[in-house]
Amino acid sequence: MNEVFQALSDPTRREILRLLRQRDMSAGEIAECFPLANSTLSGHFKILKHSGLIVSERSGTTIVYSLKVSAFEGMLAAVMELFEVDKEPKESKK
Amino acid sequence: MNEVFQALSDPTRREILRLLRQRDMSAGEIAECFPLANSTLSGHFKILKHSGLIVSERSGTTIVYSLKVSAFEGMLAAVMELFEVDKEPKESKK
DNA sequence: GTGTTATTTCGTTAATTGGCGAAATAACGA
DNA sequence: TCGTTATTTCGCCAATTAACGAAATAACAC
Repeated sequence: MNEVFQALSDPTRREILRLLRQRDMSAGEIAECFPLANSTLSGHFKILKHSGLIVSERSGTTIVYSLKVSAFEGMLAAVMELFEVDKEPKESKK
Repeated sequence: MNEVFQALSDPTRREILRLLRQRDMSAGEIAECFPLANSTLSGHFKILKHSGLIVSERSGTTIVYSLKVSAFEGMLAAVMELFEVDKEPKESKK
């Protein structure tokens, strides 16, 4: 889970996720959306993959990335656990 | 929102939030739960405060920290927006 | 095989981060 | 006022991070 929070801490990586939310995209397509070197984006893909938030599949000479929604569910659960969502009220206000 | 993701990216800070989920605590009480210098924890408090996830109130000579749940709601919404939660299905699987 | 395109890996660098101890600040009680 | 306690701020340092360009890899077409 640490890897997921880590992956989400960078704005560029969150934007990559936002792009993939709309449709699967190749590394090159994603790279065109940023003013960054391909190698830089590749590094971000690696981190996102390692966190489990995206998966890749080679299609000929291109590599297509896509969101892995199941990883998100775990993430959501962790965030909710972090706060008191789904717990009894705390009764501390005033 | 960037500050929130940034704040959540560190394990120590997430643990601080987890502690505060149970009850409000002073800086010293929180610090006792970690093998870190007080000054280090104070830095974490500062980041968490800046992100809006916690608030502080001085009580005599101690400073009491508490969770700010409303900030979490924004965070949750951002995470859900990041993924396709609450959107129509994507129709891409197989 | 050679060449082309798409992508990643490698090595470097500058900026950020998390840690520390020491000094500063704040509030209290004597 | 002078201590004492609680906490933060201030350098400082080591480790991590995000960026780059150049070189390496992979798949294809010829």
